[in-house]
Amino acid sequence: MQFKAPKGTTDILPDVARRWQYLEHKAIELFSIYGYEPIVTPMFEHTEVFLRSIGISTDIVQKEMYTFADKGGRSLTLRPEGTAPVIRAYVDHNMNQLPQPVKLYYTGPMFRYERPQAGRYRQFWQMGIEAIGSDDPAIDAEAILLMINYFKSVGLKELTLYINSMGCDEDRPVYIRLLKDYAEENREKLCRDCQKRIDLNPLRLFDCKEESCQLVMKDAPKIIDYLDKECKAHFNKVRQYLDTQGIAYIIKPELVRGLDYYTKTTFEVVSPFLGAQNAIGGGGRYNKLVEEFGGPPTPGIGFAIGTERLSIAVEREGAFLSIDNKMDVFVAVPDEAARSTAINLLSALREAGISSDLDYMGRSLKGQLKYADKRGFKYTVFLGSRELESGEVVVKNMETSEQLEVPLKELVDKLSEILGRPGAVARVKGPGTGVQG
RNA sequence: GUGAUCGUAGCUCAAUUGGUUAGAGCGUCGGACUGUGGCUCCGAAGGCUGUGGGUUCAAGUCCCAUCGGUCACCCCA
Repeated sequence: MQFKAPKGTTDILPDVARRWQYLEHKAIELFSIYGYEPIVTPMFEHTEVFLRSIGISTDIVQKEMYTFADKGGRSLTLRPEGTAPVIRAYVDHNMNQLPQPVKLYYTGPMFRYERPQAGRYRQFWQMGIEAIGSDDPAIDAEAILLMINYFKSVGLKELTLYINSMGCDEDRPVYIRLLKDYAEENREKLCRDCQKRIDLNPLRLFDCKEESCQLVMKDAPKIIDYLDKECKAHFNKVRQYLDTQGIAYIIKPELVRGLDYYTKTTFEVVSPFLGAQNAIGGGGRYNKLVEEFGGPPTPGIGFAIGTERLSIAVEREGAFLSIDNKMDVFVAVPDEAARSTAINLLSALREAGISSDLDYMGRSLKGQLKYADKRGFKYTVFLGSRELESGEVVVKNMETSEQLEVPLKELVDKLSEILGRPGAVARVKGPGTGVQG
């Protein structure tokens, strides 16, 4: 083995890739039902895009970005998250001219230079939505509801939803001052790290695991209590909508998302089936972000779901059991004479939407059967010189070993019937219908 | 960026106090009388023991470095 995938990256092999596809299909389906449309943005952006939006002092910008210079001397950065690029595109394409709100979803890889850990990779996948243009608390609730409903739809049951409000430009500075003052008064009771946090990022003081720090912070002022009238009303509305919808949540005043652009509502969903990195989805409102990119004052809200973390959580809850990946028909060819007929048959089967394959390894008939067994085909069709002569082929049910003879001419129709598939003609649809059989 | 722990065939693991051609199970491939799988039996392929130094008569086994995995911290999906 000469090469391995770079540190913190991994190959997604078929078994897992299949589950990811399933999760993505379900997400796209539900996002669409909620009115979201797909958008695909570049995997890298001008570094400035992330500096501006995520915030200079955040960990992401400070130590986690994959930044490089291209041959033209531009500073580019592999996207560490999905919101900033989408907002950049919103402004870039004057989407404020579209009917508001603009609701978009994306899926794809993100990149962060960190030490790998359970549930954390340098290249990781997210599925996210952004609703841009509305400050209605109902859309905050809708976003949260969508995330929760999605998790439920893929079989997750044990979830905890945390919500918080980060306030806005009006009330946050006032609160931060109060918090700093409080921390300053208790400086000597805090650990070394926390003493540094007082100036760097006082909101993080709440995260410390040190018992002494937690004791101090227990009585610290909480942002929730210092929201201004408007933010408070907004937050209460969100809660009210969630209550009405029967969504359980825990208000977590210390929930501070590590990106500077959040305002008002923030939220996060954690699963007990993961390790230390237990957040499978998180998001919040960002009412200043569009302006930051040079657009008109425009509110927005969104969330992102971590695909691999979700996949692990779903697997541990045993919800992947029903994915059927069996092939339909194996065409066994006893002798070379029938091979070209078999290849034609294969084409016909595939055109009819019947998944099928044959042997390309020069195996004996017995070997072909073994292969068909291991790959898990539902049926095996025998097509040799004997069948060529009689015009009847043998169809074997690989589970029950039952065999029946079917005229070669009727085989495709017969198999479609047995497999419960619509006929070849019925399944052919015009382009662009987006309908899957 | 910090810490802990690990690194032998595709996978899971063996290899007496350092001592001759590094083993097993599973998997892969082939075979067990001529056109049929799942069980059983037989056989084959597949490892410069992560890499590079060092100690020693001798290293998979000891030491150092490096790379990588795993887990945790920081922080996040």
